[in-house]
This record gives sequence, structure tokens and C-alpha cells, in this order.
Amino acid sequence: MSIAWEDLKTVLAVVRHKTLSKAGDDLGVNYTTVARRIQRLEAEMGRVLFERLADGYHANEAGKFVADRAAAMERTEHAMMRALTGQDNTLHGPLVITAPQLLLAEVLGPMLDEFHKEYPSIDLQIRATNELLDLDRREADLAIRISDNPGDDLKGLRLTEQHTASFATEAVARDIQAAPSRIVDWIAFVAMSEPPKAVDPKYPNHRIKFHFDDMVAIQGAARAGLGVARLPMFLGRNTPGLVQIDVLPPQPYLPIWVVGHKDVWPNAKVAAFRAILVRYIKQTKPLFID
Amino acid sequence: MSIAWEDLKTVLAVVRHKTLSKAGDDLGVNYTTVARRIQRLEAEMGRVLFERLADGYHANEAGKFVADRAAAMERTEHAMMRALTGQDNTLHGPLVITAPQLLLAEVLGPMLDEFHKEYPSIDLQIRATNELLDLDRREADLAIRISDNPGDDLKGLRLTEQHTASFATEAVARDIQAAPSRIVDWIAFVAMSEPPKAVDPKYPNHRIKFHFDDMVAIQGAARAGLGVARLPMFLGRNTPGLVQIDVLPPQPYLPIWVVGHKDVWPNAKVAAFRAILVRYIKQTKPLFID
DNA sequence: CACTGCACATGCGAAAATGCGTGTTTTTTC
DNA sequence: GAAAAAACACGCATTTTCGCATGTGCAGTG
Repeated sequence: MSIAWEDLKTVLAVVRHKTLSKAGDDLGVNYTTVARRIQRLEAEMGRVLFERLADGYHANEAGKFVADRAAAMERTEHAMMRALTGQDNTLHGPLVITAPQLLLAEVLGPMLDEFHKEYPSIDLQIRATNELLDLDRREADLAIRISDNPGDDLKGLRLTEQHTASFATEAVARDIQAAPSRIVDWIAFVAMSEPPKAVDPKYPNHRIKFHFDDMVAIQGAARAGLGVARLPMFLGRNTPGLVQIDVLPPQPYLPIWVVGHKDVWPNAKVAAFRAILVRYIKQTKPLFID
Repeated sequence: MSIAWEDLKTVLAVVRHKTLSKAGDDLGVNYTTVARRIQRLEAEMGRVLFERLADGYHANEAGKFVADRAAAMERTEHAMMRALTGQDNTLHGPLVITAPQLLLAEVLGPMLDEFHKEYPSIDLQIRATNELLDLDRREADLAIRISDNPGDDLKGLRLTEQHTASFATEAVARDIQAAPSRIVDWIAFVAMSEPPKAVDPKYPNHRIKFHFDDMVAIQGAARAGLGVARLPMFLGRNTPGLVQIDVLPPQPYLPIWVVGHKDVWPNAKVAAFRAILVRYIKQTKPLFID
């Protein structure tokens, strides 16, 4: 008579991921389990929800409808969990934060240490990724982001402004400065399709030698002497073997924010982390701006 | 990390029913299972939801909040199931209807037979009860009710007006008519606190001899010659051993409706049942009104 | 045209969830 | 005030669910 809610969740996962296997990964169960749950639900409803095709399960109209309503239920679940998290005023247990890999690697280490000293019974889980985790879905409680604005249901604090500049090995820098009219080779992020416009006019000739999709790789390439890289201040100055070069004068870049969902924002652990983070960034401000 | 939706359903059941055992009955599982699910969810959330007391599980603030959100999820589920039911245009499978016991017993038998002849592969489930089943929660697809109006999200058709009148055994009727000024003994429904006001003035003296909370019992008492009963026309006229008596002239009474949830209303099986029901009641109208 | 990768179905053994019995405590009833 | 009823905790046996291994079909690739 009544249906198992796990099965609704399962339909949602299959519709999202298109295949049983990926849905199973998402749900943390074997894909056979996913198949069985779908089967069971279809029997329970007396109605087929998916077409079984070679490339996966395709939801029909009814399947899409069920998934849509399951998504509504999931939103309710997430809102509930966020509200409970927000009310939590204990200073122990898990706290999940996320930040860009490089910011964590180059800057935040001491701050994390400080946090752990002050709150040793908070189990801090750090998700170092450049992907934007979904704070609505509680993939993290707090995110440190390099971006313009926090977003819809999010609250945020602007931690600091940020500059970028050009960096290279000492040898490369010397060569360039010795012959300013020679072509300057750039190591660029994929988003950068041509050399920066704000370059110092005394270096008139530029070309992009490599495009990378990963900032760590750019950092590595610069250290290997492959050319000049435009890097955030905190990264270039902190990288041993690189020196700042005046090809590109310091440029304003996206500021650094700490953002969280408004529901989760009041949480005591979140507030504690925020306080230490803000204090720490204030101290280290020279790292970020020229 | 993520929580099991079955556990949310379980919290809702415990909050509704107050005890593990009753919640278990509702969910169709043993109460120990309920206890374990609650335990698991509390561990998962890192937060206590219930106070364990001798007289049951009492939800704290968090527990009530979780139950409230689970109720929201349940409403989504029910709306989904209703919508799917409404879209179903097949003429086989289950169809659940409900009607007052006596209406089924005294009037609807032939109609049900007719329906089964016409649609033999519809599995008609009949819930004969005087309680108002919750059509929002799909306790029935269609309800035949004796009442004024269908209700909020419900659609309905008025099948017929209805009259009540007074009935008694032939012997009782004879005695009363032989001596109109003697006290007339009534067998009354609990809701009727005093004899009807509309009685024929030629019978000036009345008293209520018994109060019953059940119409079948009233019918029985009248047949046993205990006094005069006010009964719906269809009931009094159909009861062997009872005759109509002019103590109370036929009175307008609540009409008979067939109602269903607006989402479920378009369902083919529901429509088929409705059509036969309307036709049948039209034919048998003289049964209901004077 | 064989080869590799991906997706799914099926069957069997393992793991997890569930049910049942026993014992304890509290409340209700006579 | 004792007996009965209701509610829950705990431990063991069973049922159900689940994961893994194997086999088939299809699409893309060299």
C-alpha cells in the first residue's frame, strides 16, 4: 500500500545519473540494489517508470514526475538538516569546510593549526577542491571562495581584496629584463585566451606558450622555467623558486570570501571557524595585496 | 553523512502515535525496529530527538521539528501518488471506495454487482465505515458520504436528497396510534438530545428511552419493539419488520454525496464507478425521499 | 572484425535489518 | 495494595536485503 521512501530517493538518483551504476555510486550501494529498488517501486505503483536501454535507464513521463517530487522531498530534507545544523551551538563534533586547494596549501595551514589548538574537539573536515560544493545540499558547512558575490541563499564576508602579478624563475626574469623587446612567453590558464592587456609597455611582445586547466600545474611550469605565469599574489610570493617580475604590474583580482548557507551561518562551530579565519586573514593581508 | 528517509518516516510515526508499539503497528514493523531506527537516526544526526519515558517516547524540540518536516515530505508523497492515480486511465487493478456501512448493506449491493459485471478486472476494495477516511492520504479513492459539502481539496456530486422519518414495529405503531396522547418512546442517536421538534402535534408527549452511538444498534432496537426510531428513509423502508409511522412526518435530511480528491477525480476507474453509481442512485431515488 | 569498455540481468553467498522471546519498570485497575 | 496491562531494553534466531561474480548485449575503436 504505502511506498518506501528509499525507493523514491533511488528513482531520483537514477534520473540524475542516467545509469544504475552511477546512481548506485551516488547512493553508496551496489547498482544491483538500485535495479531491485526500481523494480520493487514499479511493482508497488503498478506502473513502469523507466525504459531499459543499452545506455542506461531512461525515465518516462511518470518516472520524471516521481523524480521531480522526490527532489522536492529532498529539498525539504536538506532544509531540515541545515536548520538543525544552524541551531547546533556545541563546540564539538564534525565541521566541514571547503576551500581552493592552493589557498589551503599555501596560506591556510597555520590558521587550521590555530583552530585545532583552540577547539581540539571539533572534528574539522577539509574538502580541498576548486569545484563549488553545494552548500544548499550540505556538501560543506562553510566555503572559502575566490569570487564576486556569495549567492542566493548564502551569507558571506569579504575576507580580503586580492592582486595578481607576473612571476617567473630568477633566470627567466633576468633574461626578460635583459632584453625587454624579446617575446615574453606566458603560461596561461585556459580561461586566459590572450596575454593580459595591462602589461607594462616596456615589454611589447607576448605570446601564450601553454594553456593549462590547473593552477598547480601552472605553478609547476613556472618553477620549471617554462615562462611567465600570472598568479595570485599569495601564490607567487609563497612559491619557492619564483620571483615577481614587473612584466605585469599588480592587478586587482577577485576578492576572497567566506560564505555559508544562511541557515547554517549561526552554527557555533561555523562561527568559531569564521572568527579565527577573519582574524588570520587580517594578519596576513600583505600576502594578498601589493 | 546522508540520512535514511525511512527513519524520518519513523520519527513522524512515533510523534503521531506517542509510543513505539503503536508507531510500529502503523508502519507495519515490530516496535523494536522502530526503537532501532530512532537510535540510528539520532546517532546519525548527533542529536537526541526523544525523551524515553515510561509512558512512551516524547519528542523534544528537535524531534518535533524533524517530524514536522517529515510530515511535509509525506504530503509531497501523497500529492504525488494522487497525481499518478489521477492520470491512470486503465480499467483494471485496484479501486478503493468507502461508504457508510448501512448504505452499503441496505442500498448499494446491486450497484456493486452491476459494477463488477461491467468491469470484472477492476479489483474493487470496499471500506465500509462511518469514519471519514482521509482522501488526501489516499485511504480511499472515492467516498460516498452523508454530508453537506465535499470539503477543501475535494470534488463531489450530490447524488440525491434524503428524508428521514419515524419507524417502529407494526405492534408499536398500532399502540401509539391507538392512544396518541400517551408518551411516545424514542430510540435516539447520541447526537439527538431531545425528541424531534417537527413531530406531528397530534402526538404531544415524547421521551427518549435510549441513546445509541450506532445506527445499526438503533435499527435493531426498533425491530425489537423498544420504541420509535428516526431513520433515514432508505433504512427504515428497507428494514423488514419496521413500518413507517406518522409521528414524525418525513423531514429533509443531509443529502448523499460522492466525493473524491480533485487529483484523483479524473482516474478512469473512479470515473467508471461514479457513472454507474449516479445512474443507480437516479433509479433508486424513491428509496431516499418521500 | 576482433577488442575494449560500459551497462544491465541473474544467481548465490554474506551481511544487515528485522522479529520474537524474556525480563524490568511504571501505570492502571480492581 | 496486589494483579494486570502497557511500554521499553536486550539478546538470539530468522528473514530480508545486499554485494559480488558471472554472463550477455551494445557501442565505439583500432
